Amino acid sequence: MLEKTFRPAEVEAKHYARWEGAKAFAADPKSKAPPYTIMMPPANVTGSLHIGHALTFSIQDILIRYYRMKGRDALWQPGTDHAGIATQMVVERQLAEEGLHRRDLGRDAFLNKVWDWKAQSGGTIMRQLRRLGTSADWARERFTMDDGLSLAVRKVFVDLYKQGLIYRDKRLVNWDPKLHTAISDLEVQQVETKGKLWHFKYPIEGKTDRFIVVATTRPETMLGDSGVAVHPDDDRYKDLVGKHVILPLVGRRIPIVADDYADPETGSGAVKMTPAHDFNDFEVGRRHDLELINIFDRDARLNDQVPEKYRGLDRYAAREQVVADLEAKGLIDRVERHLHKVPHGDRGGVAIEPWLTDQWYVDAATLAKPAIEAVEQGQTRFVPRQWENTYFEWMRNIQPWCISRQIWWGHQIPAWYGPDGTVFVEMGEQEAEAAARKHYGKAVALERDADVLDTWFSSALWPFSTLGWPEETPELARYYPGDVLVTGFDIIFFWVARMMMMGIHFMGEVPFRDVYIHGLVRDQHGQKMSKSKGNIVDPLELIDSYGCDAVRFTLAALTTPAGRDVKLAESTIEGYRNFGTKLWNAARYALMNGAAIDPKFDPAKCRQPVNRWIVGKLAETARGLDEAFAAYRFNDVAALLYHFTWHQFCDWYIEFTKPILSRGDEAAIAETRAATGWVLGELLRLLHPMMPFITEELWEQVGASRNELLIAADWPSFAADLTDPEVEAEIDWTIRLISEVRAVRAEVNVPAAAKLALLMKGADIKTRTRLAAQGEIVERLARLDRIDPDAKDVPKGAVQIVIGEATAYLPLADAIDLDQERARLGRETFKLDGEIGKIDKKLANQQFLAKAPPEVVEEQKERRAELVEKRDRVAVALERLSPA
RNA sequence: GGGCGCGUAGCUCAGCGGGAGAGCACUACGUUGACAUCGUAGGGGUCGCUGGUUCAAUCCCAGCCGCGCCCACCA
Repeated sequence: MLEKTFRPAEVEAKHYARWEGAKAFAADPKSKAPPYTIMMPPANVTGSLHIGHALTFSIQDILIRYYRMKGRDALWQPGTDHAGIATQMVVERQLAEEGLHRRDLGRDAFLNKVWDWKAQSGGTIMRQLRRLGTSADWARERFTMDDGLSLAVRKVFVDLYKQGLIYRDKRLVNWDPKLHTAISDLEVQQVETKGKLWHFKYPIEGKTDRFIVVATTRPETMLGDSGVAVHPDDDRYKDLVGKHVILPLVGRRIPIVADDYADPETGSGAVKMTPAHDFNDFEVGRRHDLELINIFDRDARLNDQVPEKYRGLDRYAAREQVVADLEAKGLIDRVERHLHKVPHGDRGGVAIEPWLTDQWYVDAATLAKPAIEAVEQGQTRFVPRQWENTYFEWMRNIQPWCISRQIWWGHQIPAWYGPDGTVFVEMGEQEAEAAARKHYGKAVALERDADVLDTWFSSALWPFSTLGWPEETPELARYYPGDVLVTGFDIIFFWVARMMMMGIHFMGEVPFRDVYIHGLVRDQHGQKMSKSKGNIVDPLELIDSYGCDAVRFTLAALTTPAGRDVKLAESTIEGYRNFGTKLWNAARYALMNGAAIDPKFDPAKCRQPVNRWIVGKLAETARGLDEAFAAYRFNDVAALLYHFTWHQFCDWYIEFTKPILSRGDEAAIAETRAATGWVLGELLRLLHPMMPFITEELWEQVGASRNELLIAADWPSFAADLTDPEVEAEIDWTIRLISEVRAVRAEVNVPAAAKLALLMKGADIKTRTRLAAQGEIVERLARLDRIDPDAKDVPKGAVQIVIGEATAYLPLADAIDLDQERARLGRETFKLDGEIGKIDKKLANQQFLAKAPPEVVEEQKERRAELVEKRDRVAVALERLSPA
């Protein structure tokens, strides 16, 4: 006997251990079954499970369990990402607590520390993922800095370099003055900042009283100015083009140039040019051959290129000083308050500084071309489709990808420099030495590039590096390309686009067929979750409170086809927890009534109409689920399961079969027990991907097949069409009728059963005719008035009703407010009349009759008839309730 | 500035050319032996606004209003 409620906490760990023990998550490269592959986005090794993970991994687990049950050889490839900057920061923070800096340790010792940290704390998120029920193939877990993956990284780097697709270049980069590294454009966040706009007067050379006004939000950069730009058609400044200004405070003579970049409408129409510290100025400077004057060091303090007074000042201190000095000289025209966006590093949190350095770049534009075509041609498909636009937009405007980082934790760049600076890019030191020997004709000392690669460089290889590339492993042949990649839109650029580029380039084929993009999880008000707002929801706490299944089901149910963000309210989870309880109790009821899985049971051979009906509904639900899964419509999956379980199986089937089980003949009872057991068993299969724990527990309790775990069971497929249209029509119609009858109540003071009988007797002359035509079941229903209102065994407040072989009890309200009831029926009549009127108008419209498809016209006529019938019934009921 | 998306019941959201839907919340009644984590019923919507296409528009098209996100830029 089952407990009265399901206690998730008691069984989740047990079943997870059973699954793992049975190797139920393992893919089998030797299998003959068609593969189904999902590459798990490598989790940040520093991370811990947050609600966004819960969403993305729930979806992936639902998919992988579904396809596994469908008979596919399912591989869910898990792993973690070394998360270069993030991890290094974590370990550096620890060192700082001991009063140390990484430089105190030196590179090797520091890296050892990081590896120690990883060994100790790096597995947190993978452990937490198990609480979610994720059925990844843990034996295949990979880490982006594994030997194998590191080899793949080196090979990709070397190959791309030799193909001319990786190169070294001196350009402006986004420099993080706190982390002391370059970062890519994507790692820069624009932060809205209240600032000021200073208008400076730059004196024109040789014209004592003439100034040109330039505006800036960053006064300190003027120390690095090497020109002023005006628009070529700007009449105000035409005469000044080619002249020079004398840069205040510095005294440098810098040219005034004409360039389209200067917008006459903005500010004064003249712009100061700081080519070494502004991306736009850099381009203008390049066109006009302006001097590049680097005025910052790596901390964004002023260096020796500025007058002595300012040297060593922090950029913000320098700003104040420059403003004060210009003010003193009367060179400030005016100052405005100004709201603008300041670029910040997404990890360091300080304003980034455009800085001129040597870095490694990937020629992304070249790699992007085939990656664009692959999506255009549908080799990879985004779901929902609209994300393809985002992808195209970015890919078509892609900039060189800066891949070098000035940190220690990561894949060190396989480049070695000779004494004269010649670079040798090779797989290893020996190869580099050999290449150098060849180049110089003798052995020379080489120095390895100190930089490491952007973390996303190794992530980009994930779909094939995890499968053993560059070796030609059986896994690589079998599981590449993956079937679907599931991720949030926030990393389309960071990750999806780059996997596409690398996958196509190195494997000659897209890395995945579908990219399923889901939304972000927000709080119930639609606010982004954040520490500062204090609205973070911890998925593990939710699992503790409501059970894993409820959390998973909720997240899936909220995942709509439009890919909207998921607004998560705890009450919703509670509702789906209740759903689990409902299922639990249905199973409990079934067991109490002798339902069991009978291997000899053939659903196609049921004789009882209700049994035939539920079997058909189950098959219909299963078909719907297959469609929903194929389209990634998780909300539909959830709704279909919820509706079938609660509103068909529990509300009607169980109620209809109660009389059979208590009073039917032996054959009917046996069939009903078997049918109930069978439906329950199939239902558990259908629910399993969404709710793995409760279903596995019930599967065990129902004793279905003692040797088989539900996770390894087959997904139901119904060869024969189990839906009997006649039975379906009859029972569906009966349900509708009962619902209506329930709604149309009769007088007070009449015993409950009699009310229904009287109502049926009086109200449905037309209905009765129709009933007669509906066959046995409804015919019996039509004989309701023969049921003895005082029949024994009829529970209080209920009426007995006969459907097929079954007798059911229909609860009816005892006390009814007569006035209220009349008012309700009156409104109902009015509404029905209105609808009928609408259809009449339509049917009188010649153009409608001429142009609408005949079946639509027919439909409208039928609907009219139904409405009229209903209206008549309501009218009779109303009449009966009216005072004589 | 460019792009994407969203405005449907009090809330969260499906639907997307011919009957306005679900869950939650709300109200009333009930509680029978699977289930109070329950049951039955009910109230509640000019489907953002304005035009157009159509025999027919919540659905398609255009414009407007409001909201969100992404990219670029704001000297």
